[in-house]
Amino acid sequence: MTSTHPHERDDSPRARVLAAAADVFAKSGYAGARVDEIAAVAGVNKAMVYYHVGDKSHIYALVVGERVDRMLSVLRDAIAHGTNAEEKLRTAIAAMTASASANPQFAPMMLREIASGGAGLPPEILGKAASVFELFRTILDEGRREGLFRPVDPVSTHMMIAGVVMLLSAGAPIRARLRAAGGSRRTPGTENLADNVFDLVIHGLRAGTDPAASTQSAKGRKP
Amino acid sequence: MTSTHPHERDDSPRARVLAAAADVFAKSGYAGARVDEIAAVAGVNKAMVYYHVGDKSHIYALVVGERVDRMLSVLRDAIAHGTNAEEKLRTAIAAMTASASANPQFAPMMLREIASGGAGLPPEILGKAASVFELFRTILDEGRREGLFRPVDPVSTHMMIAGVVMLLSAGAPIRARLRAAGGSRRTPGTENLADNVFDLVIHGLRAGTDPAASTQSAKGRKP
DNA sequence: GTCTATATACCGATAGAC
DNA sequence: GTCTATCGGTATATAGAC
Repeated sequence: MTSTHPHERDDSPRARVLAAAADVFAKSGYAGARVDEIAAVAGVNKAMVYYHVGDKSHIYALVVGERVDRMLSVLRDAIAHGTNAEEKLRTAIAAMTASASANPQFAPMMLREIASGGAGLPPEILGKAASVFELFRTILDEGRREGLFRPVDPVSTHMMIAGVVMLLSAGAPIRARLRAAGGSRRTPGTENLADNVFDLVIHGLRAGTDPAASTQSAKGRKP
Repeated sequence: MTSTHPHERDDSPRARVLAAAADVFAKSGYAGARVDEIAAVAGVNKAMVYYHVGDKSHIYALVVGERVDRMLSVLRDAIAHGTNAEEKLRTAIAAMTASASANPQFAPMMLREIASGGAGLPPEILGKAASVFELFRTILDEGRREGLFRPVDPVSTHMMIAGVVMLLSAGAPIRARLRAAGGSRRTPGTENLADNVFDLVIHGLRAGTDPAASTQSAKGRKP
């Protein structure tokens, strides 16, 4: 809140602490995170952590809230640029994947929060998570009205999309370990990740079981 | 290892500690779990925890390993009863859903492990997680050979299935909190959960058998 | 604003009586 | 096998000098 100019990169102690805290919380969770480590990663004295930001739980609420806000605005933005439900879903999945990739702390933190049942999370942040679900439900309803989508369970659908995005993002290191241990099978080709996910999801949603593919797969697969 | 008869219900101190530990680790994670709480939930003295089972990390490895084994055997069992790939996938998803529902500790523990990158997890257990992935890849390959499934990215597909199963299981309490806070929207109908998931997944996988559909539905752009 | 030193509390693990 | 009491280590948070 004490920023001089919004357009210049913020490397104030406060910002450095928050950035470091996001890394440490993502890696170790709230209970596993050490304030000493946050201070060390931020390159500031531990007392400065308390002076510039606050105690551990306060830092955590700030960091988590910021990431949820970021994902929410990215999602709203993506949905605004879409002519129909399918297009909105495509841009939404692409935006989620890009945002999760650009903010590797998001998925681990969310997965841990889900595992904890959201205990110790401010109700305000819970509400934002709920509005993410509402966004998806709106797209599904719209696609159904447009005749593009089959009627599906919105909860399962949302969990499927959120699940694959977060597991692909957060699961990258564990897959790397498995590849290293298992003798390096092959590269899972996570480059066009959003396309793969959208391809699966849209085929699951489309009304009337489409023959030809959606965006990229199914090259000339014709009898 | 000191069981008298395998068919009688085990309520030995050791078994009670392991059951309690699963609950506490699922709720709070490894770092957040307290040995005192495990002892209290198990109804035994804290010293008995160490005497009958071992220290915290040993308990954790036992509990996690047991749940992974359970899921793996349930999956193998389900796949054995299936005539083709689609049938195997259907029974596999049903078995995963049922197992996750019967063992509510599984999903939270796995989500946390993924968030941690599997750090502090015995390589043996990592290998079992890898063989779960291999099971799914085998089904997908088989379905492709049978002409039932489209060619899809096995990693994304597996993450999608595992994601929706675990998020629906672990996310139950957080959804309940959101319902309570949001004025109780509606019941998400999680009764026939496995059917909903399989319905979405199989529509995403099925090879295009029906050439009649709304053609221009996909991307609004054209060369 | 920044650092050192420390208060305070908690937690994992064990010693030792019974 | 079971319990009490406690040791040793570590974590959060702050007081106080500069």
